[in-house]
Amino acid sequence: MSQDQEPVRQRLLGEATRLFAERGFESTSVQEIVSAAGVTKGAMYHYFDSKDDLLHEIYARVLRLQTDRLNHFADAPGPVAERLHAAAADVVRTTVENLDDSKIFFRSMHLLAPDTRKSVRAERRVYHERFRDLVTEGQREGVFRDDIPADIVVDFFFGSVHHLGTWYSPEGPISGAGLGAHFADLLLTSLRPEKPE
Amino acid sequence: MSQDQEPVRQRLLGEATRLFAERGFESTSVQEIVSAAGVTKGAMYHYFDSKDDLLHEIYARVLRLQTDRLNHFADAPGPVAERLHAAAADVVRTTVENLDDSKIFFRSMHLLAPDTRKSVRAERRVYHERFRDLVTEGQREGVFRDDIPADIVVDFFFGSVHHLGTWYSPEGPISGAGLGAHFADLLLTSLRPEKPE
DNA sequence: CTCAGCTGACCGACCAGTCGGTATGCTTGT
DNA sequence: ACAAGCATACCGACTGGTCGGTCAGCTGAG
Repeated sequence: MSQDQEPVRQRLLGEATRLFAERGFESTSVQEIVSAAGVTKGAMYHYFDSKDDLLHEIYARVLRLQTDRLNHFADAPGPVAERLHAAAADVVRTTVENLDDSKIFFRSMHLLAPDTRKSVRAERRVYHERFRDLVTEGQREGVFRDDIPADIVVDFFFGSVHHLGTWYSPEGPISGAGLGAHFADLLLTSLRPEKPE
Repeated sequence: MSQDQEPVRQRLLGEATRLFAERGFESTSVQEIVSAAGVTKGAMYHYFDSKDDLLHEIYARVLRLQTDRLNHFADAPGPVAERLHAAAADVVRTTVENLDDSKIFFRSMHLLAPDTRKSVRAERRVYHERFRDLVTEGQREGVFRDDIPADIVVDFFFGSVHHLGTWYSPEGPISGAGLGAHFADLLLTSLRPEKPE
C-alpha cells in the first residue's frame, strides 16, 4: 500500500511546498498538509521535528540545488562574461521551474526560528559571494564596469530573480528559458563599461 | 491626555506597521498592536473593520505615496532618459525610507482577502504601466534598446526595488540616495541600444 | 519478539472578533 | 441657561474556534 507510492516523507514535503506557496506558511495548518498527503499528524511528527522543521527542509533543498548549479556554471571554462551570462540565465530558469519554492522562500523567511534563519542566511551568503566573485573577476579584467560595487550589482540582479514568484506565470507568453535570456542580457549590458567619448 | 499625542488612529497604523515588519502579519496579535499603541481592542475595532482592514490601509498609504511621486517625475519636462532616471532613483530612495512598508507589502500580500488583494493588485498595475510607458516612450524615440519587451524591463527593475526590504539596512555603508543613483544607472545602462559594429 | 512506521483522540495555548457598558461633548428645543 | 437626546470614542471581559504538538497504542515485516 505504500511501496507503489512516493515515500511518505517526500509526499509530505511536496504537499507542504504546494500549500505553503498557495496560501502561506501560517495559513496552512498541519492538518491540511497531512490530509493532502494522505497520512495523519503522527506520521508528520515522526519524520519532522516541527512545522518549522518542515519549512527548513524545503529551504535546504532549494539551496542545495541552486548552489550545485551555480558551481557548475562558474567552474566551466571560457571567458567570465559567458560564464556569468550562463549562470544568470540558468538561475532564472531554475527559479521559474521551482516557483513554489521561491514564493515560500521570501515570504516566510522571517517566520523561521532565529537560529534556523541564521543558518539559512549563511548558506545564501555563500551563494551570493560565489556569484559576486564572477562580477569582481570581470571587473578586474576590465570587461565589466567597476564604478558600481559588485555586491550592489548582485543584489540588484537577485532582487529581480527572487521577485519572480510574485508575478511570473508559467501560463504567460514567455518561457523560463526566454526570460532567463532576457534577464541575463540586461545584467550583462548593465555591466558594459562606459565607452570613452 | 490625548490631544498632545498623535491621534489614536495614526498611532495604531504606525505601531501595526512596525510590528508587522518586525514579526510578520500573522505572528502579530491584535492585542500586541493595541498594547503598543496604548489603547485596547475596542479602539482598534472602532477605527478599523478587521485586522485585514488594518493591513489594507497600510497598503493604500504606500501606494498613494508612490503613485504621486511617480506622476511628478514622469510629468516633468526634459528628455525621457532623464525622467526615467529620476523616477527610478526616487522610488529606490522612497522605498528605503519606508522600508517597513515594503517588507510588509511583499510578505503579506497573499494573506489579504481575495477581493482586497485584487484591488491592491489593480492599483499596482496602474503604477507599473505608468512606469512602463516611460520605457516604451524611449524605445519609440530610439534612445533605449527595443529587443527586450518593456514589461520585462520594468519587472526586472521593480524586482530589485521590491526586494530591498530583505537585505538593505539603513545602518549599512550606502545611503538610500546613493543606492538609488546606482540602481538608476544600472537600469539606464541596461537600456542602452547596441552600438553598430 | 521487536521495532519502525503510523494512527487518531486529546490537550493547553492562543487569538480574532463581539458586546454591553462608560465618559465626554455637541446640538437643539424651551 | 439648562436639560434632554444623541453621536463619538473607547474599554475589557468574554466566546467560539483553531492550531501545533503529544502520546498511548496498533500493525505488519523480518
